[in-house]
Amino acid sequence: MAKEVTNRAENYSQWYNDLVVKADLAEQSAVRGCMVIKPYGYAIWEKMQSVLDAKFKKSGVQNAYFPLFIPKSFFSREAEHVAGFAKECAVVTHHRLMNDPNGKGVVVDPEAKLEEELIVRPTSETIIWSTYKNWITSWRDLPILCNQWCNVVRWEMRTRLFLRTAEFLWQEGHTAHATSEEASAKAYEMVQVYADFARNTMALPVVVGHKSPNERFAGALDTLTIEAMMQDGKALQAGTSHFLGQNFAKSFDVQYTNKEGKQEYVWATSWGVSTRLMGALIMAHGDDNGLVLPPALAPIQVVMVPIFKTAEEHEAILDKMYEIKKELEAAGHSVKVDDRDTLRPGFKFAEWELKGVPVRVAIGPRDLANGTVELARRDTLTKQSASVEGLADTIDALLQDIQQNIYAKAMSFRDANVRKCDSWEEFKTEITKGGFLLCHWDGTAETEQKIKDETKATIRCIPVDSYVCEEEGVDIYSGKPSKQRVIFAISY
RNA sequence: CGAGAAGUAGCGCAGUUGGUAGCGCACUACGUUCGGGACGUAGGGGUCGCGUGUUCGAGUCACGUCUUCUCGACCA
Repeated sequence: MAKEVTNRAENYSQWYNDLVVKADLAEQSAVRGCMVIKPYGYAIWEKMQSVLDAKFKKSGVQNAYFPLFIPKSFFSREAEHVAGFAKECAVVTHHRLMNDPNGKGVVVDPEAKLEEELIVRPTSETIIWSTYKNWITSWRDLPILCNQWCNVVRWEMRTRLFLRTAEFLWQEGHTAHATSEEASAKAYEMVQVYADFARNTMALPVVVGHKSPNERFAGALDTLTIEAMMQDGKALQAGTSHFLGQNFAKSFDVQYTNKEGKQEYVWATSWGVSTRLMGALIMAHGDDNGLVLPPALAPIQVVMVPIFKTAEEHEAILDKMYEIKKELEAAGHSVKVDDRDTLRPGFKFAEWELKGVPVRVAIGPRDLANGTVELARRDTLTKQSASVEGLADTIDALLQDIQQNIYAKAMSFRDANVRKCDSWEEFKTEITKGGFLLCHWDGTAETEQKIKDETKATIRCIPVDSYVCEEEGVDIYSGKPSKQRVIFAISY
């Protein structure tokens, strides 16, 4: 991969400035650390939502919606949870403004102070569990499988467009179960849903694994993650699924009567992915010419650019294009005919490449005469001539091929940047080169913390489905015995 | 909040020892072009982040202040 791309991925503002991200996908809002998602970018998010929603429904999950504001008292019930989020919350203290008695503008009305402050949700466990309490009395009420699509606010000290914005969009699933086994299985099932989505829809190779205790979600007994590798070799946590045990049930006193008539606390999971996935998409697949979108998520899968000199030619070519468009749309593809007569073809080519449109169809007078089109693919930037005859099938196959090729490309990049490391000295230099390092770890938080302090590297996960390496060894830092290798990396 | 850097046209930038506010892209009009980001001609667009000071005179100097970016601490 070109060095420039690496630098762009590393220095996000470069992407933001040079590429479609700033020009067309999003622009920074006046609010610190928030983002505006423009229509083209939002269309990608909507596509993600619809694919994920279908998968959730298959898992029996239904959508619901819970309030934005959480009373402070709710939030403080789960001790670990509050410790994890307290430092990054937006707090509502008043409910009214008034004209400034001393002059211009408005001020907060001191009379309108709230009895109890409201927290703008950084995540909804607390308000959802206080609600679930009223929904659950018997084993017959379980499981409860809800998901909500919403925004959350985390007052991060430092923000990064798409990857860590103060406000972001996400989905959060919250489930309640009768048994530990069932909840644990659900957490695993949902991380697999995410992995499947990342791999097959986003064309993003991810490693599924367990987080180390240090990296776990606040209040969880186990956190499962999908970890991706960006083009600069840094790791990105793309989604998580938590087994929460009975922590929240106990904090919010959610008990049910089991078949034997005994009271028991329910078992919980929560899981989420956010608009960070759009950052992953950009940083995993983009190149010097802009975005590269997998066909499964591209708002426009095929763009058609006419090449013409005269108005007559333009009209004739456009007629042909609309005809082809109809055919392609019938085959289920989203198609855009770029009929602007004020721009030259070369300009349009560059513009659609910037936006990551997977397939471009160009038709000029010569093609019109020959019954051919020029097909260009975004992932490889190659062009080929194709017959108008059977074009829908050709493009269908091409889109599938592009989807697979983007995935294969990202996969081979990742494989090329995963390596084993067995010496601490080597580790310290290797980790700065990026990529995943498979190393032995003694399983203690102390060692993990020391490695983080010295190198900034964290345990991304203890892998369960790729790079699994269960073998005897010694911890790379402490020298204590270890039974398996874990993935270390510098992360976003 | 600590350490650096930067704020000048929509975007990217130049502006020398203080002396009439500039360039490229974009924008508007007309013409020639059109198979990989066209060219010519003519235009429009500015409280130089904000404030105070020094000076005959400040984009430029001093002090203050705000904002943004990068790097830490925090985190999806």
